[in-house]
Amino acid sequence: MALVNPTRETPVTTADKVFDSMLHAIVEGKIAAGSKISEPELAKQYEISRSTLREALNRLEKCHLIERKANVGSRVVECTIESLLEIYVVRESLEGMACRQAALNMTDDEIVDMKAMLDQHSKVQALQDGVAYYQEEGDLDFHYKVILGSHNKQLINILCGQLYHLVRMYRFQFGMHSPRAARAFDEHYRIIEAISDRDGELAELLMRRHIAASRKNIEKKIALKESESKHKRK
Amino acid sequence: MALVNPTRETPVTTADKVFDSMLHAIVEGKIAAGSKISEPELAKQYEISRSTLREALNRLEKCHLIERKANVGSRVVECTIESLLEIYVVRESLEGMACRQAALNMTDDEIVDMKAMLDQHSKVQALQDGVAYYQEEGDLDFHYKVILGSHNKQLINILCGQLYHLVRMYRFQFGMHSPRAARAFDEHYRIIEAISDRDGELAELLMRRHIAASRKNIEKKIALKESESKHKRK
DNA sequence: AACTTTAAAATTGTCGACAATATTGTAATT
DNA sequence: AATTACAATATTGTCGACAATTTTAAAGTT
Repeated sequence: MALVNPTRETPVTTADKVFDSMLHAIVEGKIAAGSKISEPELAKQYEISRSTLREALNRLEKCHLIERKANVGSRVVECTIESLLEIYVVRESLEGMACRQAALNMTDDEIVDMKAMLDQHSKVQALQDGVAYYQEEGDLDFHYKVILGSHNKQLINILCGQLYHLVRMYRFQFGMHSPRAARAFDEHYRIIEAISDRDGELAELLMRRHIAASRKNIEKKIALKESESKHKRK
Repeated sequence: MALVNPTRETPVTTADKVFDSMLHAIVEGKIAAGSKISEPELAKQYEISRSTLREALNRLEKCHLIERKANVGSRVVECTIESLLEIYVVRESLEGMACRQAALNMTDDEIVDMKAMLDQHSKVQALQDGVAYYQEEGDLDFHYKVILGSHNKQLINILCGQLYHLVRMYRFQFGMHSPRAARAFDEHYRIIEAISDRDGELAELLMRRHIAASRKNIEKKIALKESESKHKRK
């Protein structure tokens, strides 16, 4: 049961609930990427006032899921390849550091917990090989646990509170079910080992490579798609 | 003439202006760190409605300068040593990567511009040695230029749009006029050299060391202050 | 005197209406 | 026919008022 956002508490205010709802809708593309957001329209749709909607929009903006221009309005961000690669650069940097900090700061209990999670992932993977969805969720679980393990509030906030919503959005929109499940699993294992050894330097290095590999995998896919579409055009 | 925020355009709406005003007030401690923010009071003070104030508060929250709890209200963030060190960890990671990207992506013009800036800093430093203020502003200028040089919107946004407001706040509140002006200047020079050589790996390494040195310098100061206060208590 | 319970006050969340700005569509001009 | 000027429309920004919640104060109980 993968958590969507391990940092946020349960929503109390109606703006909270609308935010949650819109977050899902945007991530899953039900509100299309790049589309304009009409405040009157959405307010009617959710049966709330514009004030409350705007409050929700402000939180979506904090996650970089929408962009706002003064006196013009809000748009859902576009999912461009350039932006995706930019996000991966940031992830490589920040999660690398988070992993180093996790090696220094994680409690023994947290490490035990993370190992248990990996064991379960291996079982799921053995049972339902090829079912990418679970692997994807498992991948997020793993990364969340490492980030939280850094015990660095700034890191946690930027990664879990902001960047990972975008990551999930891209996964949905581009339908990126990683074909490198087995390899990713192995990489996760080694990272946990480094953390368990309290080897911060190695942990950071491995995490950076792990994410860089993922990025290169995407770049390859993009290149493939591009050559395909060129073929068609002929 | 140091820019406070090189990413934001001129404020158009009144909420923009109030945001700018409060940003300065919080950074400079005129609105005390850790203090509660009363919406009715501040709205009266700025002669605006609560809606407009709340819009401004939302932007301050985006910069992590205030924190909000549902049905309770907003507080200015506290300036704790732990949090400061956390920020430095994030900076080390992100600015290191920004520097690597700058080495790859900066235009030749941008590099020329950055070298010119450094030359000017050296003159200012030679003329008014010991005047820390200019050095501090120059330091920010340098870091901003590198970050912008990464040409990575995500990096720029997180660093210039969020983290650097906090950095400036800490500098004000703790009165951290770095006594390592000369050394910092030399480090800046070498970083620019690496960028100029398009050596991303070295550029990242040097920037990380530069920030780590700054962090260690702070840690040393803290330790000093602590031992002093212990002395007093005796 | 310390601790609950309850009522009053204050604060935040939400609403609908109006003002300021941007967008769209139409008519006039070249 | 294309372009500009202007009016009409729609959208966002701002306001003040009310509802929901929390905080404070007071009264009562042990």
